[in-house]
Amino acid sequence: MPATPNNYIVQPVFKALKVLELVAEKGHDVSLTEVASELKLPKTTVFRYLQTLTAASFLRHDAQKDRYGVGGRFRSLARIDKSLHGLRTLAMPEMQRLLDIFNETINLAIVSEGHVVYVEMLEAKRALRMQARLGDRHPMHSTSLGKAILAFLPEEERKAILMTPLDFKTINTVTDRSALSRQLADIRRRGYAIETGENEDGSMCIGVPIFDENAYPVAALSLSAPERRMTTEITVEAVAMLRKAAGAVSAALGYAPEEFATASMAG
Amino acid sequence: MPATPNNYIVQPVFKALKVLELVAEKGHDVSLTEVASELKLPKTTVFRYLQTLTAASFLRHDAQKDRYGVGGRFRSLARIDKSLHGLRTLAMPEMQRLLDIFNETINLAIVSEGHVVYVEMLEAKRALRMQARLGDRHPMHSTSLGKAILAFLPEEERKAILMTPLDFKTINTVTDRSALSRQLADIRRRGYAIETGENEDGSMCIGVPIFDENAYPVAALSLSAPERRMTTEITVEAVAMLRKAAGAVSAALGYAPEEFATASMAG
DNA sequence: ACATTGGTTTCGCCGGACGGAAAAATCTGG
DNA sequence: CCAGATTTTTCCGTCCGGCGAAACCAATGT
Repeated sequence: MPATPNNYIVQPVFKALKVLELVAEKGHDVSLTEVASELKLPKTTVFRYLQTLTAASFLRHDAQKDRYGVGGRFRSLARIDKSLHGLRTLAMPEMQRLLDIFNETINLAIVSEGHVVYVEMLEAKRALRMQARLGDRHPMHSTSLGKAILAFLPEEERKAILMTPLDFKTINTVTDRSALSRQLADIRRRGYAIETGENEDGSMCIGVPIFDENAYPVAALSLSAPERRMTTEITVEAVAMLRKAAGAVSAALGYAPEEFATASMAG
Repeated sequence: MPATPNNYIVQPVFKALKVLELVAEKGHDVSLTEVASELKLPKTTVFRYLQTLTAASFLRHDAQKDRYGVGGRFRSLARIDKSLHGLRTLAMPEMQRLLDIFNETINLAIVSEGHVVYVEMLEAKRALRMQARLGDRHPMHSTSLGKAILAFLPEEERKAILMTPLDFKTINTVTDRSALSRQLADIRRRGYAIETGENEDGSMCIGVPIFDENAYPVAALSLSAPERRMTTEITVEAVAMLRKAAGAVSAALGYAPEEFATASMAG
């Protein structure tokens, strides 16, 4: 039956996914027998799958009516994926353009649990071993990416992150809270973050935030290059271009800078 | 080990879900070894899960770089769930209100593969065995729900559905294409659909469409009751209330009736 | 009270999932 | 362009845990 005669299919997994599909596709909560009969699988089996899927919160069990519906974990994963997917899709062309102009490494990162994680990265041909790899988690206070985001986080969250220990990455890393706070105020005013050798010696980084429709800094773009290549002139140019790119992405995400008192659609 | 000592967990499924979670949570595509080491599972096992998840299109395998990312099926399920979840959440209070007023069965349905499927249903206490059950699929041409949607579908899609055979449900079912077309034109003009005994003898139904932000009729609300209880007076009242309710849901979905030439955010 | 439907539990069997190891493919850097 | 390292894929014997029939239980309606 499988079009691709793949020998590495694990049946329990495959069948359980069918169950998940069915539940998600039906609009309403479904019962054990409903699933079993529709999928032509023994009740016992389906029962176990439903239990397992529920245990993993991919499904939710309505004890009241003894029905199963889509669960929180599934929704949360979907949400994560959607925002990331959208972000990447929007940012990629801008990043490509930046790469074309400067021929330096361009990074895209998001926040996750108080760290920045690199989500996309376009490397310059001539790149001399840039610091980060895709998926890496770096501290927020030692990267321009992180600082760009940190500066625009709501008071609450920023404070919370500043509470955590500020470790050294290099001798230049700013670990003094008040110094960092002052830097962040600067960044907020200017709209971009610059970091030189704080995360890695000899490397310099310019970071700018990307905002979503709630003016929340969901991500950041950065250009990173060896210090020696970054003349003042190039730096100024890069800042301008980065801000333009990030602005475009933000706009596409629905960010409206001058917005206030959002008359929302919430009942 | 499991906090909930559930004996009905099937390990392969559970572990495979962990794999899926991991892939979805990481922003970028991941490699086999990455997953294996992170989850502390043998590579062979993870390999099989990845294969299985990919076969079900929950993941996508980038043959180029030999990495795995979130797949189309997952995204499509997420999309379905999200719209349904949102729709239901918005519609439920309105439906409840309608039930309180009329004490007749209130239905919410969406389109799926040329049929209407009942997504939510509030039954009157005094209900005398209403026709449909949650999750049922009914033909579009024999229900007010279906007709309300059909009337506002884009030309293309409407034609397509009218092409399919129009079966009888009762002696009153309209199966003549041109007659149906005329009815639909009426519905379009008036903004609601009425059906009497076309889907089930002795039962009458009023249906109104719900639109999303693209002015697409994604769903419909209906009130259905025994014919004899629906006096002209009550009918008029019901139409008004239904339209109001559907209007509120549509608005919450972002439907802006007078919109044209949407100056979008697309770059 | 009985019948019917839907959910949970038991239990023994045996298939297929498992994972170590080896083979193949792919990626390094010299 | 070739050797070494790393990652992916294949193979295979073991055995465990998934399977499903059937029994059991709970709820509902006749």
